[in-house]
Amino acid sequence: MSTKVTLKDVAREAGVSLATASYALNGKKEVGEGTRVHVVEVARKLGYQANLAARAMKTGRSGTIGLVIPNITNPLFAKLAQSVTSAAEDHGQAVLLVDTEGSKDAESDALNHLVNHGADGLIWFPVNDDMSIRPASLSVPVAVLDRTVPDFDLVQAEYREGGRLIGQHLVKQGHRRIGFIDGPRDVANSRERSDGVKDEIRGQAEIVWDVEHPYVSTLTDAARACLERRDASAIVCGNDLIALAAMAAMRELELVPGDDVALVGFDDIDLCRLVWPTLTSVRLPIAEMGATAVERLNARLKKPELIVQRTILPVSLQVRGSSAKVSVSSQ
Amino acid sequence: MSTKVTLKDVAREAGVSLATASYALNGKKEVGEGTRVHVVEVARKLGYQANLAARAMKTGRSGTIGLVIPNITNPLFAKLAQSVTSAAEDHGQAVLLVDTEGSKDAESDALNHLVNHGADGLIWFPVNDDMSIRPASLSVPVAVLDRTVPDFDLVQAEYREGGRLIGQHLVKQGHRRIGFIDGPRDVANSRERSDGVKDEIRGQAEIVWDVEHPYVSTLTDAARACLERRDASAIVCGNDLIALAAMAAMRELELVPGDDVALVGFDDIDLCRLVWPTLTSVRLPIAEMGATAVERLNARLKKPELIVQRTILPVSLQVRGSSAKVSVSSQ
DNA sequence: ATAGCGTCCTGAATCGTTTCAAGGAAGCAT
DNA sequence: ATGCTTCCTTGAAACGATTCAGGACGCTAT
Repeated sequence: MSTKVTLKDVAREAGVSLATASYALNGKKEVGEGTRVHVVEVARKLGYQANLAARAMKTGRSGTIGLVIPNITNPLFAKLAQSVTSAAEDHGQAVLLVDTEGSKDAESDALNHLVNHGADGLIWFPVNDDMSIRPASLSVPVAVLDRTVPDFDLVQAEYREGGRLIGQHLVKQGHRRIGFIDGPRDVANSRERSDGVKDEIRGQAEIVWDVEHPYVSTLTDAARACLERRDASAIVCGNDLIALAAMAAMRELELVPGDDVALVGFDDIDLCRLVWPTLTSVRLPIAEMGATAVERLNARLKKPELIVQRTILPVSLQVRGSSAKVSVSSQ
Repeated sequence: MSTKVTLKDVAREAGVSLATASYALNGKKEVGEGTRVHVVEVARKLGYQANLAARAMKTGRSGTIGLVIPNITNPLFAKLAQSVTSAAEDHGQAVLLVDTEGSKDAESDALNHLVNHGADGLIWFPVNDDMSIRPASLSVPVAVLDRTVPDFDLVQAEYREGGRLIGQHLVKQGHRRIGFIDGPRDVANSRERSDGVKDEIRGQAEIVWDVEHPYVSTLTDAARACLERRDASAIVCGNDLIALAAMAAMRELELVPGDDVALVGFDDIDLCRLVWPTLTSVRLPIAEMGATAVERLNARLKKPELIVQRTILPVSLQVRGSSAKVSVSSQ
């Protein structure tokens, strides 16, 4: 394989024309069964590998899709990337990964860059709701995860419902004073999570404080200050990473999560089962979301005129140690 | 941008030939300064984007590198992926990600597939030491992380030294009975980690048990059984994921990690600072490893005849709560 | 025999770049 | 004026595939 063998070599060796060789290898048109197997055999013997670049140029398809996510370091996105790459592989596609590291500029660059780099389609988990970059000009299909963008297929989860499940659970456990460490307010799904909880507890429990927090695992001072008030019997966090950070901070304050204060997260990353106490969370069907996005994209690649679809997948509450004890601080 | 503008359009619009347009945009050759700015201006106005597929076909370079890792879900690899994508971006390259999910077959497929897909080079973190797949036939440069593969550039960390640091630390803390939950023995760096510790404690502490464990975060029964013996004052784990799993298991056995038994991990993933007690670990310069691999690859891309290099990066011990108390069970 | 029809194959154009070899227009010294 | 550089520009040939529009051939039906 030191010197690359081209289709021309195969054709010559097989004693057929370039066209026939191409047809034979792609199983197109009616090429005689005999010649077909012969060409295929020769190709195999010569170790022929089609040059994807040439094919891409002619067909306009590169067999590559782009995946744009805010932060591969977040286990949720890591799992998403895993499911996307694995689903793409089933379609014979490769995945171009871009981690925008939370930057909106990087995101808009990435989208364009990927298209330019030949991606046939994009799977995009936007950083936030700021859609001023409006990639309307993108000439390829895009499946958006999580946030509604006009004209693009959407795959998301029932965030609000997840919030409701949390609210229900906490009320049932007897909690009456609840603190919120919400995710970023400029992210729709983050608002929905929080609103879901608040909807559900309305009139049954009090919101003792409510602070905004980025989706990272080092607690901000504002959030830490809230913890120090020690006036909530349960704390609802915007996602698991925040919950984990809160747990760590509570330990420093000599509060025992799960005993002194209940704590719930969101996303249900694997870590929830590894920490102590184990963390109650809302399971997001993240693997299905990734797989669905790939399917959607490929469906549209095949039939571009398909109408835009929104797929909303179900969530479920995973009750664990961090919120299992009935609160005694109330009633 | 609905209809794509090609170089020909730019040339026509600018009133120059195709060749001149190409030279002007690529800053090659001496093309008149006046024409250059004019062409560039026209290109910008028309929104011209070079067609990468065509360029790739002509130049044999796609501006894409492949990254092959065993499991993107492991925070260590997530961070690696992040540093690789970010370094690649600095070189104007995009990254094709393949997660082999621990499968050796998937790995060998991936390597070939990526080359075939036009990757200019590969960054490869092998699943284990089984090099029977010997991708010698790969026609592109490869930078291997972590494991020695003949003919390929290597980037790794001082695993053995990391092990020694752990051994030193534990002995100094007064531990005399140490248990080992090693990583897979078919992985060289895993053996080195463990051997480093054992070298260091020889004659100063006893190895009370030693069990092999995969790099995952659910503890095997064999490892759990060792924990139940309760005869070690310190436990050395093959990586942080294993250590976290051990922590969880200890909780179930009502052992308090850090108090009853010291615990140390390896890799120093961010989680080490989030759990309670915080986990002592050996910091791997994973981001540097990723960046170095990208540099190495690009250096070789530029000068293919470069001799094969091995870069070994330093590690450091991060002492935290899980091993901070002096052991009382000894002396 | 001839026309008509399949079946199987092929020549040649094409995709959008890069790059070589050569052309033309100055400028300068003779 | 002529010849010689130098500088800039250009036509055209690749790169390696796909695919259209026939061509050759062997049949059957008339």
